[in-house]
This record gives sequence, C-alpha cells and structure tokens, in this order.
Amino acid sequence: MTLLRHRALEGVQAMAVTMKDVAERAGVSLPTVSRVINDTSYVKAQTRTRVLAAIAELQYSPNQLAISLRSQRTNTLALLVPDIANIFWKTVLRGVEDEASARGYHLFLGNTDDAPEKEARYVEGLLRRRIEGLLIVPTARSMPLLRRLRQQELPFVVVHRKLVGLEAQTVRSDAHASALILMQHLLAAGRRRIAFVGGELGRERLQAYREALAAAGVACDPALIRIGPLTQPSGAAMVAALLREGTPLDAMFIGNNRLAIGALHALTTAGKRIPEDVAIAAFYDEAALGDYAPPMIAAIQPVYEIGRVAARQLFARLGHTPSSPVGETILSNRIVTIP
Amino acid sequence: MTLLRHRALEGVQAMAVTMKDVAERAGVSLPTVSRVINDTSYVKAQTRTRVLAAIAELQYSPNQLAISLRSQRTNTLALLVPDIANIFWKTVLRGVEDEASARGYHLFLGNTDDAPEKEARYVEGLLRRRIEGLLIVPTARSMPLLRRLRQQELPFVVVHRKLVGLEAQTVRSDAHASALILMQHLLAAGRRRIAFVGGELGRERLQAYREALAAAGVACDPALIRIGPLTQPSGAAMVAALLREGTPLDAMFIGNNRLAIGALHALTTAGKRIPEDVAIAAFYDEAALGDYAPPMIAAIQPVYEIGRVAARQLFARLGHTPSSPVGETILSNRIVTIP
DNA sequence: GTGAAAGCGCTAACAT
DNA sequence: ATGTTAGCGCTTTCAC
Repeated sequence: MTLLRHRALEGVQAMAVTMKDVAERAGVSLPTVSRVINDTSYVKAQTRTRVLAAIAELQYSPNQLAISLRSQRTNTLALLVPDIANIFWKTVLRGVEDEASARGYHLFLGNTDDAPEKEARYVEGLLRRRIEGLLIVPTARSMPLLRRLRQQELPFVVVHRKLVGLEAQTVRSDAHASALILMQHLLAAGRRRIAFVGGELGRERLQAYREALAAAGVACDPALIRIGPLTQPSGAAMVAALLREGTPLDAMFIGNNRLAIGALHALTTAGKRIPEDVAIAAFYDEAALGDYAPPMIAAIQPVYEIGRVAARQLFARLGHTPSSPVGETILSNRIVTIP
Repeated sequence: MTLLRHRALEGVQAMAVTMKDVAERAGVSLPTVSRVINDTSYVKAQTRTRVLAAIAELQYSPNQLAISLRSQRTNTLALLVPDIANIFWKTVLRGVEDEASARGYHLFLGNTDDAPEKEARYVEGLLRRRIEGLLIVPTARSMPLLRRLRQQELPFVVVHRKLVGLEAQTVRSDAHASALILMQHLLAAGRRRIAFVGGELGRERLQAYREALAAAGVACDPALIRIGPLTQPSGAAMVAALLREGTPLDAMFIGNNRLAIGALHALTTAGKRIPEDVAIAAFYDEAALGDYAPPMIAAIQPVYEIGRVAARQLFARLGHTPSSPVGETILSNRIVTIP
C-alpha cells in the first residue's frame, strides 16, 4: 500500500497523510478521528482503539496549519535581534527559547542587523505567519514599525533598549544606575581625567557619565568622549586614537563589552598598565569575564534573565486585550570588582 | 467603522482583516483581490487601484496559514542545536539565518540540550507546522528520529556531527585532518608526552591523536587521556587533575574551544609556562583567539560557513525527491600558529 | 456514540 | 476582465 496520492500543486513532495486517510483506514468518519485525537467527546473504546491503530500505522501527523487556521492560534512567537552572532543576544535568545519551549511554543528567530528595512520585512513575514507575539530589540528608527504593531494589535515586548515616545512593555537592565556606580568608583579612586567610550544607543550611559562628573565637580572634557559602532575593532580604534592624540587621561569608562575587549587590547598594545596608568570601568560580559579580566570594575548584565522575563511578560500579554497597561521592567546589573 | 467582527473561538484577539473584507470594501469579488495581490491575471487598472486602496485602508495582511494550507508550501525551515548559548552554534545559526532570509524563508530555532526526548518533541512540533526542511545537530542517540524523518520524507541536513550508520547529507569540518596536523606539529617540536583532552563525541580527534603518536613511534599512555563534558569548567578540572596526578607531560592536545579556555586557565593557575613547560595544540575559536591567545597552534573551524553551506544544501534538496543521493561536505579548518 | 455539513482564509479551475 | 465554485485539513455545530 502506498501513501503517495498525487503531487502537490507546486511542490514535489508527496502529500502527507491526512485525517481523512486515518478515518478511511479505521472505517470511521472524519470527526470521530478528531474526537479521538483531541479527546473532545466520548468515543466507544473499540472505535478509539481502531483509530489509534490507524494513526500509528499511517504515521499520521496533524497539520498545524489547518488547526491554526481554524483555531486562530499558532502557538508561535518570534524574536528579532540585531545580530545573533554577537555574544550578548545569544544568551537572551536562550532565555526566551527556554520560556517559550516550556509552554509548548515555537520560536522564529531573525537578525535585523539594526537595519529598519530588514526589520520591517521580517515583521511583515511574521505577521503573515500569524505569530501570537513578538520580542524585539528595536533599532533607533523602529518607532513607526512598533506603532503599526500596536495598531495591528500584535502583542510585543521591547527587549533591552528603551524607546522614548512609545508606550511599550519593556524589559531592560538599569544602565543608568550601573553607569553611575561605575563612575563613582573611578572618581572615589581619585581619577579625574576619565574618558568615555560608548555607542550611539548608550544615551543613558553618557548621561550618567556627565552627571557623575558634575556631581564630583569635575569638568567634562569633550576631547575625552568617543562614540562609535559597538564592535571590538571599533573599541580598539577609538582608544588607540585617544592615546595617539595625547589628551591626558587616567581612567576609562566603557559602555559595552565588545568595545571593552577592543579597548583593553589597545591599552595593552600601547604599553599602558591597568589600573596604574589607566583605571577601567566597563559594561562587561559574564563569558568575557571568564576569559580575560584585568583589574577593573565591571557591570554584568543579567542577559539570560532579560530573555526569560521578556518572554514571560509577552505570555502575560497574550491573553489580554492589547490595550492592557504597559510598563518597564528594569533588572539590576551585577557590579563586580576585579582586584 | 470598526474592524472587530466577532471573537475568535478560543482566542481573545480581534479577528484579522481578510481578503473578503478587502473585496467588499473595494466592491469587487474575492478572487479579484487575490489576482491583484499575486499579479496572477490582468485586472483593469481602475479596479486594481480600488483594491490596492482598500488593502491600504484596512491594513490587510495576507494569512500565510491559509496560503500555505493551499499551496503546501510554508517557506519555513528549522535549526535544532544543542545549546545556542554556546559560542560555537551562534555563528552557525547566523550563517543559516542569513542564507534562509536571503531566500525569503523564515527560521524556527530550538535548543535540544543534547536530550533526545527534547529533540523528538521539537521535531514533532516542527513536522506539524510543516516546515520544508530541517538543519539538525543530532545527539548521540538521534538515529531513530532521523530515520523517521527520512521515512516522512522531510529533507534534512546533519550539521557538524558525523553519524555512522545513517546515510544523510552532512556538513562538517575536517576534524581528523586538522587533529593530525596539530599533533604532527607538537611531535615535530620534539614533544613526546602529549596529553589528550576532549569530549565524548570527538572520536575522530582521539583517533587522529593515536594515529599521530603511532606514526611517530611514541607509546600512547592512557593516563594522559581525559574525556569529559565540553565545558570550560570541565576543561579546567581535567587539566587540574592531570597536573595533580603528576604524570609527566610536555604538551597538550585539546579537542574543543571551551575545554581549551578552561585548560589554559588551569595551566596558568598552576604556574606552568606556555609553551616552555607545556606546548598547546587546540581546536579553538575565532572570538576566543581575539580575546585570549597564548603561544600555541590552533585549528579554527569555519563556523559561519558551516551554517551557510548546510542551509544551501538543504535548499538544494527541497526541490528534489527525498531519495536524491546524499553525501558529506567537509570544510577545511584554518590552522593558526601563535608565536 | 457517530455522521453530515459548514467554514477558517485563501487560490485555481471553470465560467461568463 | 471579473465572478462562481470547489477544496487545502481541520474542528465544531447540528442531526440521528
């Protein structure tokens, strides 16, 4: 007996076994099979057995597309991150996936490369696929997109980045508070010429930098402030430039772990002693900490927890009307001093 | 005018706009809308305009579930990895995702934690969702599952791991060849007491280790061979134990990047000089190389390429009958010596 | 306890 | 150039 019936319209694969096949095989009607599978009504024990046997023999696999089309539920979420190859997001992803999989949900993953067009294209495809919710690390220009999501009533949670001007459920860590602590640490150690090395999106960190300097009565020298792409080479280049220019400095505040790794390399290459010549305070990473950690003070972000909490909050919103109130969940960073 | 029609059966979300809504709004019949969208037949310019206007006004988003149900095509793949939080897989994932997204495919991601039950549960869900193909890093006990996939005629590609006894399209790097080169390098440098630190699945590496020793006429001392979980702490523990036991050794072959990082730490902690006291040859990682790289010889795996090539081969199989011939694609590692 | 029929949203014949 | 009809695989009234 062959299971091949006829070719699909476009595809070349054999048609899959359907409920109808199972029904015929078991000598019952189609709804009866459905009832057995979903345990949705009493079925005579004998009939049930026959149906189950047919299912096993035919290796029947229910078509989730059809089920979803009827039920309006896909049990599917999506996560959009800038670049999964970056060390930070993979752990967030793991947190999200754990939470989703525990609830029987499947997860689409997409990289946006922080490009709004790519992001928009992805979101469009995900909407068509009728995902039930979206976790998104938005770009700096994602506002219109997110407004559309709101309008389309797709539940979503903003991960790790704060968007001003949009009321959206957000999960992130407390960059501002941690930045203040790091700066205060440097200042308490008597450092006064503190360079800032950060990225475009780190507004909070830069603000904390300025606040801490002001509070300590230290003038803010624009020549010490560097902002660039959040990559290791970029960190190395910015620090190399700083040193080359010769502006006096005795400490550095680095707003991102990849920047920090690059910066530390550049400092070592230039023969600077850490912390004697240059004291370091940085947003760093658990893994990087294990691999390479000179004496410094670091803020470690709760990456896995950010993913889990964000997913949980998304689930909490799935059941509710999309207009349910939104808020920010701010997780604390762990401050670590390496002697 | 409200878009809310009635509540979905189970869900609480408002019903989405359908093609029918668009048709009514534009004052045309349903297939006409379809024709406009898919450009599948001539439509009078004026009608087309009216339809497009209706689509825009209603923010219509085609239901991919319905489309897929009809067309038998989901434009969806899945990737199952042991643990995305591990440094290795995230880059593979990125390669896969790039390739998929370039072809308009979306990607499900799942973590198996190398647990066959979790893997099986995932595959079941993915089959129901009618993915068109699967990329999988199988566990040691995945054979029955993969046989079922073969039977169900789901195209799949085995990534990075070699399964004996199953004919399956496989993409991996040449661990055996690289291991031989690394070992020959150590032996050429006059090292004779070479420890082996590896994982359960690294059979090829261990075999190459033995072959190289035999070829050089060096006896293989079982006391120098350690096998454990592929984690950094495990690497540190195995090396610490080796040193504690005092078996003489002047070199180490390490079969995995996480093991290597742990091992290097343990050696440093024990005050061993590298390479004076202990020469190192290891399977290492591009990123780890940038962060922490004492003098050694390393095999760098083409992680991103593994992902891309695997995805490409999967795409190549989508069009064909599932019985099309399978083979192995073996990518070369890059051998790097750090002076 | 089970079957017949309608419909989820869409596309592809077949009409006109 | 557009409308009518059937059907993808499933669940859910409604009959019997």
